[in-house]
Amino acid sequence: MFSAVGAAAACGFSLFDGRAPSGVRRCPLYLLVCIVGAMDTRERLVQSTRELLWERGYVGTSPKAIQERSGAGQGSMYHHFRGKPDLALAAIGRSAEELRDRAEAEFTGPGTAVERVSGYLRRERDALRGCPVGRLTQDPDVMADAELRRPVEETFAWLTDRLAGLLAEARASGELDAALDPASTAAALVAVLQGGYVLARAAGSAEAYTRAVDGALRLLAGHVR
Amino acid sequence: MFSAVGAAAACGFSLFDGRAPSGVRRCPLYLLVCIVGAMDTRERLVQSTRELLWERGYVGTSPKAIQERSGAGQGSMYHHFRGKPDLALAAIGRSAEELRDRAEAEFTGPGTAVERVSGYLRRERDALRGCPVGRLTQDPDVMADAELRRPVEETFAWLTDRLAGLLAEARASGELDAALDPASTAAALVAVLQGGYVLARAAGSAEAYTRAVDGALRLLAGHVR
DNA sequence: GTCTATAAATTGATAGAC
DNA sequence: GTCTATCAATTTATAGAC
Repeated sequence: MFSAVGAAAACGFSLFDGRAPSGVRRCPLYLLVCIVGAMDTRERLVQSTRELLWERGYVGTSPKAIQERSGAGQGSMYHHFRGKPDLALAAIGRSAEELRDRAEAEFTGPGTAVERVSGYLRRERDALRGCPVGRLTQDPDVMADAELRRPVEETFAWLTDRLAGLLAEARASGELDAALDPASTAAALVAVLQGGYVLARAAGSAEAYTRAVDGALRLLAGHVR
Repeated sequence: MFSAVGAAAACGFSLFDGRAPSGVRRCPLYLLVCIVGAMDTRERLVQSTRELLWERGYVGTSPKAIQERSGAGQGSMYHHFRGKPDLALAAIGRSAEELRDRAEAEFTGPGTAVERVSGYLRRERDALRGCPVGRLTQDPDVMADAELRRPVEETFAWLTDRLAGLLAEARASGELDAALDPASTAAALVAVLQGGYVLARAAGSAEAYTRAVDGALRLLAGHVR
Protein backbone atom coordinates (compact mmCIF):
# COMPACT_ATOMS: atom_id res chain seq x y z
CA MET A 1 0.00 0.00 0.00
CA PHE A 2 1.09 3.56 -0.70
CA SER A 3 2.63 5.33 2.26
CA ALA A 4 2.01 9.08 2.26
CA VAL A 5 4.43 9.53 5.14
CA GLY A 6 7.22 7.61 3.42
CA ALA A 7 6.65 9.43 0.19
CA ALA A 8 6.44 12.84 1.88
CA ALA A 9 9.62 12.22 3.83
CA ALA A 10 11.54 11.03 0.80
CA CYS A 11 10.05 13.80 -1.25
CA GLY A 12 10.59 16.66 1.18
CA PHE A 13 14.10 15.44 1.57
CA SER A 14 14.66 15.53 -2.16
CA LEU A 15 13.10 18.93 -2.59
CA PHE A 16 14.76 20.79 0.20
CA ASP A 17 18.13 19.12 0.02
CA GLY A 18 18.24 19.17 -3.75
CA ARG A 19 18.56 15.41 -3.88
CA ALA A 20 17.34 14.11 -7.20
CA PRO A 21 18.82 12.66 -10.35
CA SER A 22 21.07 15.21 -12.01
CA GLY A 23 19.19 17.23 -14.63
CA VAL A 24 15.83 16.10 -13.39
CA ARG A 25 16.06 18.43 -10.44
CA ARG A 26 15.06 21.55 -12.36
CA CYS A 27 12.23 19.87 -14.21
CA PRO A 28 8.80 21.37 -13.33
CA LEU A 29 7.20 17.97 -13.67
CA TYR A 30 9.58 16.55 -11.05
CA LEU A 31 8.60 19.34 -8.63
CA LEU A 32 4.95 18.64 -9.29
CA VAL A 33 5.42 14.93 -8.72
CA CYS A 34 7.13 15.68 -5.41
CA ILE A 35 4.47 18.09 -4.25
CA VAL A 36 1.67 15.70 -5.14
CA GLY A 37 3.58 13.00 -3.27
CA ALA A 38 3.51 10.55 -6.13
CA MET A 39 7.20 9.71 -6.30
CA ASP A 40 7.34 6.19 -7.62
CA THR A 41 8.22 3.21 -5.48
CA ARG A 42 11.66 2.68 -6.97
CA GLU A 43 12.61 6.28 -6.30
CA ARG A 44 11.28 6.16 -2.73
CA LEU A 45 13.36 3.03 -2.13
CA VAL A 46 16.50 4.78 -3.38
CA GLN A 47 15.88 7.91 -1.30
CA SER A 48 15.12 5.93 1.85
CA THR A 49 18.25 3.85 1.36
CA ARG A 50 20.33 7.02 0.96
CA GLU A 51 18.97 8.40 4.22
CA LEU A 52 19.59 5.16 6.09
CA LEU A 53 23.10 4.69 4.69
CA TRP A 54 23.85 8.25 5.82
CA GLU A 55 22.40 7.77 9.28
CA ARG A 56 23.36 4.17 10.07
CA GLY A 57 25.82 2.99 7.41
CA TYR A 58 25.56 -0.13 5.29
CA VAL A 59 25.95 -2.66 8.10
CA GLY A 60 23.37 -0.83 10.21
CA THR A 61 20.78 -0.63 7.44
CA SER A 62 18.39 -3.57 7.07
CA PRO A 63 16.07 -4.25 4.14
CA LYS A 64 13.24 -4.17 6.67
CA ALA A 65 14.15 -0.61 7.72
CA ILE A 66 14.31 0.46 4.07
CA GLN A 67 10.87 -1.02 3.44
CA GLU A 68 9.38 0.70 6.46
CA ARG A 69 10.83 4.12 5.63
CA SER A 70 9.92 3.99 1.96
CA GLY A 71 6.49 2.55 2.55
CA ALA A 72 7.25 -0.24 0.09
CA GLY A 73 6.62 -3.90 0.83
CA GLN A 74 9.03 -6.81 0.74
CA GLY A 75 7.81 -7.84 -2.69
CA SER A 76 8.22 -4.34 -4.15
CA MET A 77 11.76 -4.02 -2.93
CA TYR A 78 12.86 -7.33 -4.40
CA HIS A 79 11.03 -6.57 -7.61
CA HIS A 80 12.95 -3.33 -8.21
CA PHE A 81 16.31 -4.45 -6.80
CA ARG A 82 18.15 -7.74 -6.57
CA GLY A 83 18.89 -7.18 -2.87
CA LYS A 84 20.63 -4.94 -0.38
CA PRO A 85 23.91 -4.49 -2.32
CA ASP A 86 22.01 -3.57 -5.50
CA LEU A 87 19.93 -0.98 -3.67
CA ALA A 88 23.03 0.40 -1.96
CA LEU A 89 24.77 0.78 -5.31
CA ALA A 90 21.91 2.91 -6.64
CA ALA A 91 21.81 4.97 -3.44
CA ILE A 92 25.56 5.52 -3.25
CA GLY A 93 25.75 6.46 -6.93
CA ARG A 94 23.05 9.04 -6.40
CA SER A 95 24.73 10.55 -3.34
CA ALA A 96 28.09 10.72 -5.10
CA GLU A 97 26.51 12.38 -8.12
CA GLU A 98 24.82 14.98 -5.97
CA LEU A 99 27.93 15.80 -3.96
CA ARG A 100 29.77 16.34 -7.21
CA ASP A 101 27.03 18.50 -8.74
CA ARG A 102 26.82 20.73 -5.70
CA ALA A 103 30.60 21.14 -5.48
CA GLU A 104 30.87 21.89 -9.18
CA ALA A 105 28.23 24.62 -8.86
CA GLU A 106 30.38 26.26 -6.17
CA PHE A 107 33.62 25.84 -8.16
CA THR A 108 32.24 27.42 -11.33
CA GLY A 109 30.53 30.26 -9.46
CA PRO A 110 31.67 33.89 -9.25
CA GLY A 111 34.81 35.17 -7.48
CA THR A 112 38.53 34.51 -7.61
CA ALA A 113 39.81 30.93 -7.37
CA VAL A 114 40.68 31.35 -3.69
CA GLU A 115 37.26 32.83 -3.00
CA ARG A 116 35.57 29.85 -4.65
CA VAL A 117 37.68 27.42 -2.60
CA SER A 118 36.83 29.30 0.61
CA GLY A 119 33.20 29.48 -0.42
CA TYR A 120 33.06 25.73 -0.88
CA LEU A 121 34.65 25.08 2.50
CA ARG A 122 32.43 27.59 4.29
CA ARG A 123 29.25 26.46 2.59
CA GLU A 124 26.44 25.65 4.98
CA ARG A 125 26.54 21.99 5.94
CA ASP A 126 24.72 19.89 8.49
CA ALA A 127 27.98 19.00 10.25
CA LEU A 128 26.41 16.66 12.80
CA ARG A 129 25.00 14.45 10.05
CA GLY A 130 28.42 14.08 8.47
CA CYS A 131 29.22 13.46 4.81
CA PRO A 132 26.98 10.94 3.05
CA VAL A 133 29.88 9.76 0.90
CA GLY A 134 32.80 10.05 3.33
CA ARG A 135 30.81 8.06 5.88
CA LEU A 136 30.91 5.02 3.64
CA THR A 137 34.69 4.75 3.93
CA GLN A 138 34.12 3.48 7.48
CA ASP A 139 31.87 0.69 6.27
CA PRO A 140 33.93 -2.50 5.88
CA ASP A 141 31.29 -4.19 3.70
CA VAL A 142 31.20 -1.22 1.31
CA MET A 143 34.99 -1.03 1.06
CA ALA A 144 35.21 -4.79 0.49
CA ASP A 145 32.87 -4.63 -2.51
CA ALA A 146 34.64 -3.19 -5.57
CA GLU A 147 31.38 -2.02 -7.15
CA LEU A 148 30.14 -0.20 -4.05
CA ARG A 149 33.53 1.26 -3.41
CA ARG A 150 34.21 2.72 -6.85
CA PRO A 151 31.85 5.74 -6.59
CA VAL A 152 33.38 6.61 -3.20
CA GLU A 153 36.91 6.44 -4.54
CA GLU A 154 36.04 8.41 -7.67
CA THR A 155 34.23 11.13 -5.74
CA PHE A 156 37.21 11.94 -3.54
CA ALA A 157 39.70 11.68 -6.41
CA TRP A 158 37.57 14.10 -8.43
CA LEU A 159 37.06 16.52 -5.53
CA THR A 160 40.72 16.66 -4.58
CA ASP A 161 41.76 17.09 -8.21
CA ARG A 162 39.22 19.83 -8.80
CA LEU A 163 40.41 21.78 -5.73
CA ALA A 164 44.05 21.28 -6.75
CA GLY A 165 43.16 22.75 -10.15
CA LEU A 166 41.64 25.84 -8.56
CA LEU A 167 44.68 26.27 -6.31
CA ALA A 168 47.01 25.91 -9.32
CA GLU A 169 44.92 28.52 -11.09
CA ALA A 170 45.25 30.86 -8.11
CA ARG A 171 48.99 30.28 -8.05
CA ALA A 172 49.34 30.96 -11.77
CA SER A 173 47.45 34.23 -11.48
CA GLY A 174 49.68 35.32 -8.61
CA GLU A 175 46.77 35.17 -6.16
CA LEU A 176 48.52 32.45 -4.16
CA ASP A 177 52.12 31.96 -3.00
CA ALA A 178 54.11 30.27 -5.82
CA ALA A 179 55.77 27.93 -3.30
CA LEU A 180 52.47 26.30 -2.28
CA ASP A 181 51.87 22.78 -3.60
CA PRO A 182 48.34 22.55 -5.08
CA ALA A 183 47.95 18.76 -4.75
CA SER A 184 48.89 18.35 -1.09
CA THR A 185 47.10 21.57 -0.13
CA ALA A 186 43.92 20.32 -1.80
CA ALA A 187 44.24 17.00 0.04
CA ALA A 188 44.62 18.86 3.34
CA LEU A 189 41.51 20.96 2.66
CA VAL A 190 39.34 17.95 1.78
CA ALA A 191 40.69 16.20 4.88
CA VAL A 192 39.73 19.18 7.05
CA LEU A 193 36.14 18.90 5.81
CA GLN A 194 35.95 15.17 6.47
CA GLY A 195 37.77 15.46 9.79
CA GLY A 196 35.61 18.43 10.73
CA TYR A 197 32.59 16.14 10.63
CA VAL A 198 34.35 13.74 12.99
CA LEU A 199 35.11 16.56 15.44
CA ALA A 200 31.56 17.89 15.25
CA ARG A 201 30.04 14.49 15.98
CA ALA A 202 32.54 13.84 18.77
CA ALA A 203 31.77 17.19 20.39
CA GLY A 204 28.06 16.94 19.69
CA SER A 205 28.24 20.41 18.20
CA ALA A 206 28.51 21.79 14.67
CA GLU A 207 30.80 24.51 16.04
CA ALA A 208 33.75 22.10 16.11
CA TYR A 209 33.37 21.70 12.35
CA THR A 210 33.30 25.45 11.76
CA ARG A 211 36.37 25.93 13.92
CA ALA A 212 38.42 23.40 11.95
CA VAL A 213 37.45 24.96 8.62
CA ASP A 214 38.22 28.36 10.04
CA GLY A 215 41.66 27.23 11.16
CA ALA A 216 42.43 25.79 7.73
CA LEU A 217 41.35 28.95 5.91
CA ARG A 218 43.46 31.12 8.23
CA LEU A 219 46.45 28.91 7.50
CA LEU A 220 45.74 29.27 3.80
CA ALA A 221 45.27 33.04 4.13
CA GLY A 222 48.93 33.33 5.14
CA HIS A 223 49.83 32.20 1.63
CA VAL A 224 47.54 34.63 -0.20
CA ARG A 225 49.29 37.67 -1.65
CA MET B 1 38.39 -24.05 26.50
CA PHE B 2 41.53 -21.99 26.21
CA SER B 3 42.27 -20.76 22.68
CA ALA B 4 45.98 -20.37 21.90
CA VAL B 5 45.16 -18.64 18.63
CA GLY B 6 42.87 -16.10 20.25
CA ALA B 7 45.33 -15.46 23.01
CA ALA B 8 48.30 -15.18 20.66
CA ALA B 9 46.43 -12.80 18.36
CA ALA B 10 45.25 -10.59 21.19
CA CYS B 11 48.63 -10.78 22.82
CA GLY B 12 50.78 -10.15 19.74
CA PHE B 13 48.50 -7.27 18.99
CA SER B 14 48.98 -5.80 22.43
CA LEU B 15 52.70 -6.26 22.40
CA PHE B 16 53.49 -4.86 19.01
CA ASP B 17 50.93 -2.14 18.98
CA GLY B 18 51.58 -1.15 22.55
CA ARG B 19 47.98 -1.88 23.53
CA ALA B 20 47.75 -2.60 27.19
CA PRO B 21 46.48 -0.88 30.29
CA SER B 22 48.47 2.28 30.91
CA GLY B 23 51.43 1.66 33.16
CA VAL B 24 51.14 -2.11 32.87
CA ARG B 25 52.74 -2.00 29.43
CA ARG B 26 56.31 -1.69 30.68
CA CYS B 27 55.90 -4.34 33.38
CA PRO B 28 58.14 -7.38 32.78
CA LEU B 29 55.46 -9.66 34.19
CA TYR B 30 52.99 -8.38 31.60
CA LEU B 31 55.47 -9.16 28.81
CA LEU B 32 56.01 -12.64 30.23
CA VAL B 33 52.30 -13.26 30.46
CA CYS B 34 51.91 -12.20 26.83
CA ILE B 35 54.76 -14.38 25.59
CA VAL B 36 53.47 -17.37 27.48
CA GLY B 37 50.07 -16.68 25.96
CA ALA B 38 48.28 -16.71 29.26
CA MET B 39 46.39 -13.45 28.98
CA ASP B 40 43.26 -13.94 31.01
CA THR B 41 39.85 -14.34 29.45
CA ARG B 42 38.57 -10.96 30.47
CA GLU B 43 41.55 -9.25 28.88
CA ARG B 44 41.26 -11.28 25.69
CA LEU B 45 37.60 -10.29 25.47
CA VAL B 46 38.48 -6.60 25.78
CA GLN B 47 41.28 -6.81 23.19
CA SER B 48 39.13 -8.73 20.72
CA THR B 49 36.32 -6.22 21.14
CA ARG B 50 38.76 -3.37 20.50
CA GLU B 51 39.93 -4.97 17.28
CA LEU B 52 36.40 -5.65 16.08
CA LEU B 53 35.12 -2.17 16.96
CA TRP B 54 38.05 -0.79 15.00
CA GLU B 55 37.48 -3.02 11.98
CA ARG B 56 33.69 -3.22 11.84
CA GLY B 57 32.28 -0.66 14.25
CA TYR B 58 29.76 -1.24 17.03
CA VAL B 59 26.81 -2.14 14.81
CA GLY B 60 28.97 -4.55 12.80
CA THR B 61 30.38 -6.32 15.86
CA SER B 62 28.38 -9.26 17.24
CA PRO B 63 28.92 -10.99 20.59
CA LYS B 64 29.42 -14.18 18.58
CA ALA B 65 32.33 -12.62 16.64
CA ILE B 66 33.88 -11.41 19.90
CA GLN B 67 33.63 -14.89 21.39
CA GLU B 68 35.19 -16.50 18.34
CA ARG B 69 38.10 -14.07 18.16
CA SER B 70 38.85 -14.14 21.87
CA GLY B 71 38.42 -17.90 22.15
CA ALA B 72 35.98 -17.35 25.00
CA GLY B 73 32.63 -19.08 25.18
CA GLN B 74 29.17 -17.58 25.56
CA GLY B 75 29.13 -18.24 29.28
CA SER B 76 32.53 -16.63 29.85
CA MET B 77 31.57 -13.49 28.05
CA TYR B 78 28.37 -13.00 30.00
CA HIS B 79 30.16 -13.84 33.21
CA HIS B 80 32.71 -11.03 32.77
CA PHE B 81 30.42 -8.47 31.12
CA ARG B 82 26.73 -7.68 31.30
CA GLY B 83 26.45 -7.63 27.49
CA LYS B 84 27.64 -5.93 24.34
CA PRO B 85 27.38 -2.31 25.59
CA ASP B 86 29.31 -3.17 28.75
CA LEU B 87 32.09 -4.84 26.74
CA ALA B 88 32.18 -1.92 24.30
CA LEU B 89 32.53 0.52 27.17
CA ALA B 90 35.62 -1.31 28.45
CA ALA B 91 37.08 -1.55 24.94
CA ILE B 92 36.44 2.08 24.03
CA GLY B 93 37.86 3.29 27.33
CA ARG B 94 41.02 1.31 26.70
CA SER B 95 41.43 2.64 23.15
CA ALA B 96 40.87 6.22 24.27
CA GLU B 97 43.39 5.80 27.05
CA GLU B 98 46.00 4.43 24.69
CA LEU B 99 45.51 7.15 22.09
CA ARG B 100 45.99 9.72 24.81
CA ASP B 101 49.08 8.03 26.25
CA ARG B 102 50.76 7.77 22.88
CA ALA B 103 49.98 11.37 21.98
CA GLU B 104 51.19 12.64 25.35
CA ALA B 105 54.50 10.79 24.86
CA GLU B 106 54.97 12.67 21.58
CA PHE B 107 53.93 16.02 23.06
CA THR B 108 56.33 15.83 25.99
CA GLY B 109 59.23 14.55 23.87
CA PRO B 110 62.26 16.52 22.68
CA GLY B 111 62.25 19.43 20.23
CA THR B 112 60.54 22.78 19.87
CA ALA B 113 56.77 23.00 20.22
CA VAL B 114 56.30 23.14 16.44
CA GLU B 115 58.60 20.15 16.00
CA ARG B 116 56.57 18.13 18.49
CA VAL B 117 53.31 19.04 16.72
CA SER B 118 54.83 18.06 13.35
CA GLY B 119 56.24 14.89 14.88
CA TYR B 120 52.82 13.89 16.16
CA LEU B 121 51.21 14.49 12.78
CA ARG B 122 53.91 12.67 10.86
CA ARG B 123 54.10 9.75 13.26
CA GLU B 124 53.78 6.38 11.58
CA ARG B 125 50.18 5.29 11.43
CA ASP B 126 48.33 2.50 9.71
CA ALA B 127 46.24 4.95 7.71
CA LEU B 128 44.08 2.32 6.02
CA ARG B 129 42.86 1.01 9.36
CA GLY B 130 41.78 4.47 10.43
CA CYS B 131 41.52 5.86 13.95
CA PRO B 132 40.09 3.47 16.56
CA VAL B 133 38.47 6.37 18.42
CA GLY B 134 37.49 8.66 15.52
CA ARG B 135 35.79 5.72 13.84
CA LEU B 136 33.28 5.50 16.65
CA THR B 137 31.84 8.92 15.81
CA GLN B 138 30.25 7.27 12.75
CA ASP B 139 28.50 4.70 14.89
CA PRO B 140 24.94 5.87 15.61
CA ASP B 141 24.48 3.42 18.50
CA VAL B 142 27.68 4.64 20.18
CA MET B 143 26.77 8.30 19.77
CA ALA B 144 23.25 7.63 21.09
CA ASP B 145 24.59 6.13 24.32
CA ALA B 146 25.91 8.83 26.66
CA GLU B 147 28.22 6.42 28.46
CA LEU B 148 29.82 5.06 25.28
CA ARG B 149 30.07 8.50 23.80
CA ARG B 150 31.80 10.26 26.69
CA PRO B 151 35.30 8.78 26.16
CA VAL B 152 35.13 9.71 22.48
CA GLU B 153 34.11 13.28 23.22
CA GLU B 154 36.72 13.65 25.96
CA THR B 155 39.52 12.24 23.80
CA PHE B 156 39.04 14.78 21.03
CA ALA B 157 38.51 17.65 23.44
CA TRP B 158 41.74 16.73 25.21
CA LEU B 159 43.72 16.25 21.97
CA THR B 160 42.60 19.53 20.44
CA ASP B 161 43.27 21.40 23.67
CA ARG B 162 46.69 19.87 24.05
CA LEU B 163 47.70 20.82 20.49
CA ALA B 164 46.31 24.33 20.99
CA GLY B 165 48.50 24.62 24.09
CA LEU B 166 51.60 23.65 22.14
CA LEU B 167 50.75 26.13 19.39
CA ALA B 168 50.19 28.87 21.98
CA GLU B 169 53.56 27.99 23.47
CA ALA B 170 55.18 28.26 20.03
CA ARG B 171 53.51 31.60 19.49
CA ALA B 172 54.64 32.92 22.86
CA SER B 173 58.24 31.93 22.17
CA GLY B 174 58.14 33.70 18.82
CA GLU B 175 58.47 30.40 16.97
CA LEU B 176 55.07 30.90 15.36
CA ASP B 177 53.36 33.91 13.79
CA ALA B 178 51.62 35.95 16.53
CA ALA B 179 48.53 36.34 14.35
CA LEU B 180 47.80 32.62 14.25
CA ASP B 181 44.88 31.40 16.37
CA PRO B 182 45.95 28.35 18.43
CA ALA B 183 42.45 26.91 18.99
CA SER B 184 41.22 26.91 15.40
CA THR B 185 44.62 25.85 14.07
CA ALA B 186 44.66 22.90 16.46
CA ALA B 187 41.14 21.94 15.37
CA ALA B 188 42.25 22.07 11.73
CA LEU B 189 45.26 19.83 12.42
CA VAL B 190 43.21 17.19 14.27
CA ALA B 191 40.66 17.33 11.45
CA VAL B 192 43.40 16.75 8.87
CA LEU B 193 44.40 13.57 10.71
CA GLN B 194 40.85 12.27 10.90
CA GLY B 195 40.04 13.34 7.35
CA GLY B 196 43.33 11.87 6.15
CA TYR B 197 42.09 8.46 7.24
CA VAL B 198 38.93 8.98 5.19
CA LEU B 199 40.96 9.91 2.10
CA ALA B 200 43.30 6.94 2.56
CA ARG B 201 40.43 4.48 2.83
CA ALA B 202 38.61 6.07 -0.12
CA ALA B 203 41.74 5.86 -2.27
CA GLY B 204 42.73 2.46 -0.93
CA SER B 205 46.18 3.86 -0.29
CA ALA B 206 47.98 5.25 2.75
CA GLU B 207 49.63 7.79 0.49
CA ALA B 208 46.48 9.92 0.46
CA TYR B 209 46.81 10.28 4.23
CA THR B 210 50.47 11.32 4.00
CA ARG B 211 49.64 13.87 1.31
CA ALA B 212 46.98 15.54 3.43
CA VAL B 213 49.28 15.76 6.47
CA ASP B 214 52.03 17.08 4.25
CA GLY B 215 49.75 19.77 2.85
CA ALA B 216 48.72 20.85 6.34
CA LEU B 217 52.30 21.07 7.57
CA ARG B 218 53.34 23.12 4.54
CA LEU B 219 50.49 25.52 5.23
CA LEU B 220 51.64 25.74 8.85
CA ALA B 221 55.28 26.21 7.78
CA GLY B 222 54.31 29.50 6.14
CA HIS B 223 53.53 30.82 9.63
CA VAL B 224 56.79 29.68 11.24
CA ARG B 225 59.36 32.42 11.69
C1' DG C 1 34.53 -19.43 35.74
C1' DT C 2 33.22 -22.06 31.89
C1' DC C 3 30.07 -24.91 29.33
C1' DT C 4 25.68 -26.26 26.79
C1' DA C 5 20.76 -25.66 25.92
C1' DT C 6 17.24 -22.81 24.75
C1' DA C 7 14.76 -18.84 22.82
C1' DA C 8 12.57 -14.57 21.05
C1' DA C 9 13.61 -11.27 17.58
C1' DT C 10 15.80 -9.82 13.45
C1' DT C 11 18.18 -10.43 8.96
C1' DG C 12 18.15 -11.13 4.14
C1' DA C 13 16.06 -13.49 1.14
C1' DT C 14 12.74 -16.85 -1.94
C1' DA C 15 8.05 -18.53 -3.53
C1' DG C 16 3.98 -17.94 -5.19
C1' DA C 17 -0.80 -15.78 -4.91
C1' DC C 18 -3.20 -11.71 -6.68
C1' DG D 1 4.08 -4.57 -9.56
C1' DT D 2 2.69 -5.54 -5.00
C1' DC D 3 1.38 -8.65 -1.32
C1' DT D 4 1.79 -12.49 2.19
C1' DA D 5 3.94 -16.74 3.66
C1' DT D 6 7.86 -19.09 4.63
C1' DC D 7 12.73 -19.99 5.84
C1' DA D 8 17.61 -20.67 7.28
C1' DA D 9 20.88 -18.12 9.68
C1' DT D 10 22.26 -14.74 12.99
C1' DT D 11 21.72 -11.73 16.99
C1' DT D 12 21.62 -11.03 21.83
C1' DA D 13 20.78 -12.76 25.28
C1' DT D 14 19.00 -16.17 29.79
C1' DA D 15 19.13 -20.57 32.51
C1' DG D 16 21.20 -23.88 34.65
C1' DA D 17 24.55 -27.88 34.75
C1' DC D 18 29.40 -28.72 35.91
